Amino acid sequence: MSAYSKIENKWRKLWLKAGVYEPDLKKAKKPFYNLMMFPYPSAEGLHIGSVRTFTGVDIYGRFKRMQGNDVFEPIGLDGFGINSENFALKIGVHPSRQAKISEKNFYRQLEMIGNSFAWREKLETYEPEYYKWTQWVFVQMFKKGLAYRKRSPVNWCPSCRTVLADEQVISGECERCSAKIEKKDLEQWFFKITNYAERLLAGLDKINWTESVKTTQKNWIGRSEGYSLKFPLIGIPGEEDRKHSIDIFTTRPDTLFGVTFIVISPELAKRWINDGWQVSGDVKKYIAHALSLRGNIKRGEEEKSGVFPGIHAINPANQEKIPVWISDYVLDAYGTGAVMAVPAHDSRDFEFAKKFNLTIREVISPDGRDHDLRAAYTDPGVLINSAKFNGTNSEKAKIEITKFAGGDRKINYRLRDWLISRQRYWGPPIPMIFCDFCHKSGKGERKEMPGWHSVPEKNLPVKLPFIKDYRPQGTGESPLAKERKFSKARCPMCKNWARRETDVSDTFLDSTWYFFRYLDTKNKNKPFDKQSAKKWLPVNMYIGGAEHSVLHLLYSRFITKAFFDWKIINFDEPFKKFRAHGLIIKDGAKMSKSKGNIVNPDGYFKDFGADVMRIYLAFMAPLEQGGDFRDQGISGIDRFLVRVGKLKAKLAKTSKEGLSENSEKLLHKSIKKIGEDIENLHYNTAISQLMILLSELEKLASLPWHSYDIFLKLLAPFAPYLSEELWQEFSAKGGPASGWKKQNSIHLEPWPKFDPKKIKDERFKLIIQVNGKVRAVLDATIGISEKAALEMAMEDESVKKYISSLAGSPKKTIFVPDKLLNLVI
RNA sequence: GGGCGAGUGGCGGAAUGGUAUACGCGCACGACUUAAAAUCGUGUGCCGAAAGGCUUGAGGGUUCGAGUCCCUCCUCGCCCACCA
Repeated sequence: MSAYSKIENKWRKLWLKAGVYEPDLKKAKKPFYNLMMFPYPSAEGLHIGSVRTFTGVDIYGRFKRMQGNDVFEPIGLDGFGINSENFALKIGVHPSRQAKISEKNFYRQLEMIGNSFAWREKLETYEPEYYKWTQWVFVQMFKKGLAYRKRSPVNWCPSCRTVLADEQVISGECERCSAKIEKKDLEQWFFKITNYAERLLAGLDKINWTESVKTTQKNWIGRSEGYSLKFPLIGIPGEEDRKHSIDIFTTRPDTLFGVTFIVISPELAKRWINDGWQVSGDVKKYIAHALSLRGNIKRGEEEKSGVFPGIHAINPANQEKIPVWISDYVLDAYGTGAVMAVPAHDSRDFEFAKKFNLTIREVISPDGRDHDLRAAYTDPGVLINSAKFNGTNSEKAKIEITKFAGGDRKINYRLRDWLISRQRYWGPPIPMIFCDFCHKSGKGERKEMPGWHSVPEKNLPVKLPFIKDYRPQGTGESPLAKERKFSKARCPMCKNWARRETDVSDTFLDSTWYFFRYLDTKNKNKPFDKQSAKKWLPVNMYIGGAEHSVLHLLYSRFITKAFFDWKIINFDEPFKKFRAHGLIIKDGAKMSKSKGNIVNPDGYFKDFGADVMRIYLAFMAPLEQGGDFRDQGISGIDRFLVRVGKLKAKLAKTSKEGLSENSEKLLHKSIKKIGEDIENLHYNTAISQLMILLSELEKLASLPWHSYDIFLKLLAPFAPYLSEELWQEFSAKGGPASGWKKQNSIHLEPWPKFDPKKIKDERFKLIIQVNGKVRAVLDATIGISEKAALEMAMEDESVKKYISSLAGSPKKTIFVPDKLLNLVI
């Protein structure tokens, strides 16, 4: 037990009872939404890294509150999802039960760390009153044509036995369990995030976010300006009537005369076959083999493979007949699933051509001459072997050749639609019903999807039933599919018996909109109140992990833009300011249960108290910087707070005493620096300044009241408990704790202001350099002239010595007012 | 392979182009103590007895002056990766 546990318990209760941290969501005058990414309640509880982030966010929020803002700092749990379910499976406790256990532990820890949370507005994504509205979001997406079903090759995790979004596949592996991802052909629900590609990109310019996160999003959206070209096809048996040509996307139409073959993806080939294209057994074998390997490739290591099915295309530039190959190095999901191959100027095509002995024709040359190419030449140059374009600059040739070949400009995105379905148990059931009768008669809520109906709003939520065997099936269906009672439903349109969708939605749908719900957690009629959203959103400050750059942060921006389009909000970016916190590692590795290096904060908080730990974690490094966790310096912070506690013994007898000019100057400089440092999330230097100020105040024989008052307020965001305790003792407003009111809290006091006049120096240290090296530091008056400074310098013994040793007189002097004088000899 | 970021004492780290190493840890010595802990004080980049010299991953450049700006390279971290 730390010496502070008694006062911590006392204030925690008093704050909660008085609602010190509960802004009036309807009437607040200066709303400030201070948000941190809500945690998913893992079984291990919070680890020291998340505690550092949470207390770091809170220091900022407390500072903003003292600056007179109505700060809203909500908290909740992102408890639905595969991760929580996997843990439940492992220990054999039902996820709904485990959720309650984790919830208790998390809230205990979150109370312990001393954050100014608005507890009344807490939420959990697995509670029906929350996921009712997650389902509502899905229904709206369907109604507005942004949710659709499609059969396509999707990422399948064989270990989690579910499909995953592209964003959840890391280098061909499952983000959660690192199993190799397979491709499965399944019909699934998708959200049309690609409709928003351009706006998601453009919106980045108007928000204040960590630059690296913006770059990551930009790269993920992957806008590429290029050209689309048509290659006439010849020789597809049975397909002459329909497949006259093939479209390709390229950024290098300048190399068109160097196209010596075409390559299509195995997926595209398969679609052609499904449409009636006749191919040999070998070709079919290759396609099947390539598709089974998809997602299971070791990047960059494997040799190129492919097969020639015997068909040809015509190069539109020179009318040459070129072969069409099938190879797995062509991605189906990017561009058109087909590429024009220019082996001379693309390293992948080069490799392929070498392997299968295909023609390599150089058409771009750095010097206008022909070369014996050992590798692809990918830089710009001058065109050769390109008929009338010979001698043209390759950049200039792009648009000219495109015109010549009858192509067009085309913009392509890497971003793909968001796969929402999960064949798992622990999530919100997708609120859709499929009716065979409507399907047969071509009826449905949306013309293009006959048979599909959304669950009427009055019937939401579609409650997740309690089922004993919630294990994932591996059949491409959720375990809910086995529950007849659940899957049977009446068609909302024709009232006949119909089938309920049994997949659940991706966890990331739960977290796309939680910051809206915080504003109105008790609302039974709407997902959130429009007026509150207008008042509080967009979020003023959002802090979280950079690992969500292309997941949560991108999805939330997408949903917000959709809400904007549906006119339920009046802004289209959810987070005005976002800062990514640094990652705290342990012994050089990310903290994880499998590595056994998770640092549990409980013991530290118990031994040292919340204030000491908050300051220790904030003092380690700037919030945006990570690092290896060590507990080396905690004793230093402990000492610091003990010294703070002793300060009151020095308090002056009356309030009349003041500080000396120098101490007053340091006090005001500290107010300025600490405020600026907190604003920049540089808590480490703010704390360092508090330490410097404390040392100064300790030296005084008698401590003036106003300086003590200011010191406690500057300390308050960092050490909320101790500062409150000391301030109540000190403040005349205080009175006994039993009659304590919200208004008495130091945390609602105004942040101290500095007087710019008081921080002005009259004297400064004039640095004298000789040839750029410091040779003297002289005490001088602010505003000293260059001439006077030079005179002072020339009288200085050590300066004289250096000048005479260099046997010269200053040729030139550089004078930086109130800073330095450099004598150049 | 591509993108982003970072390399400063024994350690965490500090420095609007202007005294590099603030603040804290650790360490050493001293005071207090019978003793220890705690506390307080002093010192603490490296070489050197000193004078002085050297020092921000390596090398070059710009500048009167570079940890900071530019170029090349090395190392580490994170993200992405056959994206045409």
